[in-house]
Amino acid sequence: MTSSLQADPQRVGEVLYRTLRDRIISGALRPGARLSVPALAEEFHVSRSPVRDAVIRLVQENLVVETMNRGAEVARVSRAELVSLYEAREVLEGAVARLATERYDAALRRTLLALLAEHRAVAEQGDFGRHLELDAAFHRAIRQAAQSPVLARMLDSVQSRVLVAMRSTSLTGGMVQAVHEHQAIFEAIGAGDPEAAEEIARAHIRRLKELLRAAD
Amino acid sequence: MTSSLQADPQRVGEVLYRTLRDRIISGALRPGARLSVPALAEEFHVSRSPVRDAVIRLVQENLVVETMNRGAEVARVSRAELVSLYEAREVLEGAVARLATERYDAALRRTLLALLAEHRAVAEQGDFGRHLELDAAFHRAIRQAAQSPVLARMLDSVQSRVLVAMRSTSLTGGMVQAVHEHQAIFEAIGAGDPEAAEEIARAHIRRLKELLRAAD
DNA sequence: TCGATCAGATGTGCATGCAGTGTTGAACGT
DNA sequence: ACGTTCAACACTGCATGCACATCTGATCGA
Repeated sequence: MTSSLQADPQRVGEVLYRTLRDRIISGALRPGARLSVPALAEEFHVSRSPVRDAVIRLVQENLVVETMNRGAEVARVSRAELVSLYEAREVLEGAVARLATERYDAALRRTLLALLAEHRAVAEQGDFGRHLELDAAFHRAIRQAAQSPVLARMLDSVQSRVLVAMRSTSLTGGMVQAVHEHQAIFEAIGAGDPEAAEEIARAHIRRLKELLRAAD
Repeated sequence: MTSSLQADPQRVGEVLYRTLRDRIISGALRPGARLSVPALAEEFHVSRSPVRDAVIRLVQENLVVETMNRGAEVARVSRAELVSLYEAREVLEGAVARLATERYDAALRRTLLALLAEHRAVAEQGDFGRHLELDAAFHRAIRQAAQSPVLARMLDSVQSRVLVAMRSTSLTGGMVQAVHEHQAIFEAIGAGDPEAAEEIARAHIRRLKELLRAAD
């Protein structure tokens, strides 16, 4: 789920960054929640310096916004921005699907088949939480196979903000259809057709974007 | 040239961030150059805190890499990563061209026509420096017209690292061809054909990517 | 001559001090 | 009851202190 390169979990600031990031993505810190540096420093029993570092990184990542002399709060992702995020996601997922096709191998085939099998069962069963996980896992497998750190990082950034926004949006339906579309993406990748893989992946995200546009 | 949202030029850390970023992009700070926090603090007559803030932001932006207890240095952008950046840029420029088509208006038309006219003259004249500026201005105009902060920010991030990498790459040719391709993009946008605009813009970047792949 | 050793210098990473600013709520007058 | 005033509080943003890690270059031994 995380990622964000630069390991070094030894540094306190790095650990705090990951922790706060997880709290935001998981919804423990909701949009609008204030991030008080002294309060967080006390909570984690560290000084304000590494906390400040972590907050700065979150701001740079657009997960947090700060105002002059007023501190930081978890970013509110508007409906308009969510659509904008999906416009980016559409082309990025298309790109990684295309690249994954060019790098397709047996390992990727096994991974995707396993994910699809479980996802199909889960979707028919109606387990929405697990559906979200498997959906994310499917796309993550493809973007890892694409072996493009640049695209992967961008998708990570998009996805993190999407998750924040999704928490204040319903959009429950379409589990079975999602599996069907994933299956189509897999088949295009397996068939070695990059153009088809890209277009089908894009259409998949485009459909979700239109659902968001329609939803209220 | 800059951008990167979050105005507030009042904060010292913000000013330093912009300054260092400009130095990296302009080539004043070359890849591998060490960023000593105490040294920079002395140079700018500020304390180490805002310098540290600026460096952290640059690291988060991948313009700078830091190693545990070893400090930060300007990132070296490899040839492989440059190609990867162009794979991202290809789909992102395609996306903004498509969006710009949907938001096309007289103002954009005037802007693009003016840029193309000057660019054509400059290309025939062989002024490479001005060519680079006009090339960037053309793409910037389109991505502003797209009105997608998400895509704009991603393209900014890509472009900044491309500029760093380009400094150690020749890739001089193709000014006239670039103008032709820009002209084609403009015509597709003006014709209100989003699909064509996207594909032509993508092909434009794809060609540059292939040039990079070929170059050595 | 050349490699190993080690002390001094430099710098990172976390802790902390502090002035200035924004916020809040209680006291006050109307 | 209700708006205004203002003082105490909380926090930001910059400055600075310091322990420890890393680097450098001079000294030493073989």
